Amino acid sequence: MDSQNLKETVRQIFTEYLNLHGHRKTPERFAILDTIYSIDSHFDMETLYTRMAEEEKFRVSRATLYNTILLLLDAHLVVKHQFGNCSQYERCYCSRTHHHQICTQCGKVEEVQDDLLREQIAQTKLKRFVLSHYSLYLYGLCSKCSRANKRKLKDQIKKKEK
Amino acid sequence: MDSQNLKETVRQIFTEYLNLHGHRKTPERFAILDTIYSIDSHFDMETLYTRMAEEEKFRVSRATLYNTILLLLDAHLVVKHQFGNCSQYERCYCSRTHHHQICTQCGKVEEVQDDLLREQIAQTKLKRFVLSHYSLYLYGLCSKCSRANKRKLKDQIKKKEK
DNA sequence: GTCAGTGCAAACTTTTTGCAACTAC
DNA sequence: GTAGTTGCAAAAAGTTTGCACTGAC
Repeated sequence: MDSQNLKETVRQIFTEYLNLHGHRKTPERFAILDTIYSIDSHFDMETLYTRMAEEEKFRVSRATLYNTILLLLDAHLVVKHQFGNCSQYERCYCSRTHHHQICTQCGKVEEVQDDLLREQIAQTKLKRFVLSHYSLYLYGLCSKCSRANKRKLKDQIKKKEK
Repeated sequence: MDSQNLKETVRQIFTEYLNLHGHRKTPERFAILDTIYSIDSHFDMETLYTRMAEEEKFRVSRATLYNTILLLLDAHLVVKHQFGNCSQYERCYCSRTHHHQICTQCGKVEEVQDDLLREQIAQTKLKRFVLSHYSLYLYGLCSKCSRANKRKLKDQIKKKEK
């Protein structure tokens, strides 16, 4: 599905959601949805706020962003992540569930695709629980930090030998 | 391993960690470690703070709690979770990695053991990344909320039929 | 016309930071 | 003795809330 088509589809889904729950279809809400679906990866509130103002030329208050995100979460059009200091969000309609690989040293987050693992998690039998979605966070060291640490360790050994 | 034995072991590991990194072995640090290893499940800072003061009769400042938790995370004696509003922590030495099942409606968190899934995640091959640990959060509806929703839906249909 | 939704600012919560006092080494 | 730690309070960061105004219905 191309970007315009996807945006059109989620706009329809959101419209239906708003109708069903008796919420108003304000321009702010659709502008926020549009902006979110023009961001490919995850984002935090600050990023969304600046992006709306700068790129979309549509300024909304932070309060409205938080309100709207709540609706989008409920409508299953956005998922929330909690790595790092602040909440991260991500569009989720028509995007495959992926896993997040987080470097504990530099904080860098990368998306990981693993079809087998995805299937296995989805098929996990849970007692008295209806699974809706899940998040897998893999913590460790990225190659950059891993190399930096090895170098540091070598230098320390050298110093001791002197 | 019984509780006292476990506490003794982690105290030794922490001592070694502090020595290795040139940190001081203060009574506060060991009191915090002890308290954490007397809590079976996850906890937040507020809980730890009150518990230390009330049950352990050892008052430490919040700043010290945050500082010490950082060391314990680095020493791999504690893991951090981010479900809900505030950070949750959990002891992790000699405790099997487990998954968390979180009800999106009432916020209830339950621990899930699944050996097969645990193995599969640990064996996942990651490119240019050294895995240290991971967190799997399964979101959905607990049986209580699921039943409550069904009841609510039925009532709504009844009302419409009238 | 009405009331849900918005923007703004203030409030609140959680976490971090600066600094004086303390204490492990 | 000294430098790493602690406690306190203030600050920072992220999120929520109260209220007057606006605009979708």
